[in-house]
Amino acid sequence: MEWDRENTIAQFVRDRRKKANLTQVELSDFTGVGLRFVRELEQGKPNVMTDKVNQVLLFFGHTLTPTPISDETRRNLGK
Amino acid sequence: MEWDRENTIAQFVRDRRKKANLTQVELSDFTGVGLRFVRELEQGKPNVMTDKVNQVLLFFGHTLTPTPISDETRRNLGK
DNA sequence: AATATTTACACCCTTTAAGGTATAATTATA
DNA sequence: TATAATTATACCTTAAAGGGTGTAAATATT
Repeated sequence: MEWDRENTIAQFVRDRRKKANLTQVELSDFTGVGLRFVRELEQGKPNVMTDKVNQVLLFFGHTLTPTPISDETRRNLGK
Repeated sequence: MEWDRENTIAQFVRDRRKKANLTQVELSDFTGVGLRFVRELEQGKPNVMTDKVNQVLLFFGHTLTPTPISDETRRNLGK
């Protein structure tokens, strides 16, 4: 599978991190995941482990949950 | 980390599979993920790979997306 | 434009997820 | 309650994710 910077999770993390005015290094420190992982996540690595993702999302008050595809599509359409 | 049968994803998959009247074996066949994985997923294995999870969720018209914790909590409160 | 900061890429190593299969336990059905 | 079907547990193997670090590219700052 290919990397997709525009995938929902990648976008979400990049966006939130920017809004929080953090560098990847800082996010790595705060969340406890490796710097490499933060980068791979933000660049849309297709296959990542849920607990690592959640470790990051939790920092932003979120978690991974099953969402209807229509919703996700809608979210992406909203750019 | 511990296994948690009550976690959102595990509950979701068990629930949907039951409603669709499928066995784990059938879900495994239809989605293409291993039978072992279906079981681990339904029993709340804490650390799974997103693309495998999505392979299953897609079958039910869903995907993993970052969701506000409040939402997820609310969902769980609703039992 | 020059310098500093941030992000991206490449290497190797260790850990572990996922799959297959075989067996045991649980649940449903006759 | 037997018997069949479904689900759970245990073993091993293979593939790849995640981490550390060093370097290059890109972005921001002065």
